[in-house]
Amino acid sequence: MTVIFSKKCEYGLQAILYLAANDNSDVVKSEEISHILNIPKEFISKILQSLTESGLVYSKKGKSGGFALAKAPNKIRLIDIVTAIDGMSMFNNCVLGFPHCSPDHPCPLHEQWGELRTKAYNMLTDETLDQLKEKTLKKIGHLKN
Amino acid sequence: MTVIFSKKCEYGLQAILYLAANDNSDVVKSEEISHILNIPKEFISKILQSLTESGLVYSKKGKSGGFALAKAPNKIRLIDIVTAIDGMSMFNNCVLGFPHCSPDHPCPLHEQWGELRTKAYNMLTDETLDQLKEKTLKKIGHLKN
DNA sequence: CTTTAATCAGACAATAAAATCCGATTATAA
DNA sequence: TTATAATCGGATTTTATTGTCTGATTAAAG
Ligand code: SF4
Ligand code: SF4
Repeated sequence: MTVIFSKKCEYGLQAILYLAANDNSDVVKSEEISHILNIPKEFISKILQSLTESGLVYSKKGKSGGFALAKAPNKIRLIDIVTAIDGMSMFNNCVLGFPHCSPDHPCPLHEQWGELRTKAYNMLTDETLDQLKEKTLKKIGHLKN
Repeated sequence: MTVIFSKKCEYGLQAILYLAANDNSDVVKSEEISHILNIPKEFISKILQSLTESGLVYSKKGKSGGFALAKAPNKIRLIDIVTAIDGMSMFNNCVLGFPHCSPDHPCPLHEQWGELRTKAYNMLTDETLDQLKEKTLKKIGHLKN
């Protein structure tokens, strides 16, 4: 079971955070991302390709090619990646899987879930990538070991 | 993508809520649950079978057989169903899929996610099935239409 | 200009989740 | 006692997700 996001999305988020943390360097090759984050090389490559189409990532071909953010880190939020990969369905659908969700026909968890959904959205929206950089570096430092 | 729970788990939760709402009647046959909740008959049957093994559901074989709660509705909480079907991994794992989660090596969303996780747990734990009955009946009433 | 090292693109394979099918079994009711 | 209607249990199919392979393409560097 996934926690909330698909593996694709989790990997995408991790990779984007890594790119933001390496903002100084030109481009990062997929092999490096694969190695550090423990993601199959071809898989993360594929995911970053799709994020390139979405305009979030810049990719450079040929020797000394790789990936980088397409925009300034203060212009990107985690929600952008989620939207591009998993879409917004988790913010519209019911935790219990009931159809026709609306305040008129609330399910037994309506209130609690509505609040959680909003907070989850804020969690992904409040900060931009540059604001997350410090914390990302700390976490990634421990992964290397 | 699933919101949080697998389809199996969503269906299980819905069915359990339905059984609790029909607490008066003896047993409910899988065909009825299937029809009302729009779940493949054989699928919900299988799920309720597994919940029977877990001791949450009582099943009666033969003609006029069906399913019912194995315990009093005030002894069952939604978390019990989640635990039985999806397990507790969502309450231990990282939203971002990072390994080795611990407060010492927090990921960038540590604080927010930790809070959400707790609230999600409470949402499934605070109320027992009998306390949810009223709201369930209201929701199911609208499904029938 | 040629070699090389990388992405790109898209087909392909493996695994997991969701749904279906069916024969065996069981218990009720006629 | 017999026919019936339901679950049980397991095999099977289908579909979605995850992961892998490979050849073409691209751009830098010698
Ligand atoms: S209103 Fe109720 S049914 Fe709809 S998503 Fe919220 S909790 Fe689920
Ligand atoms: S501590 Fe950080 S890494 Fe671990 S689950 Fe919480 S948010 Fe994720």
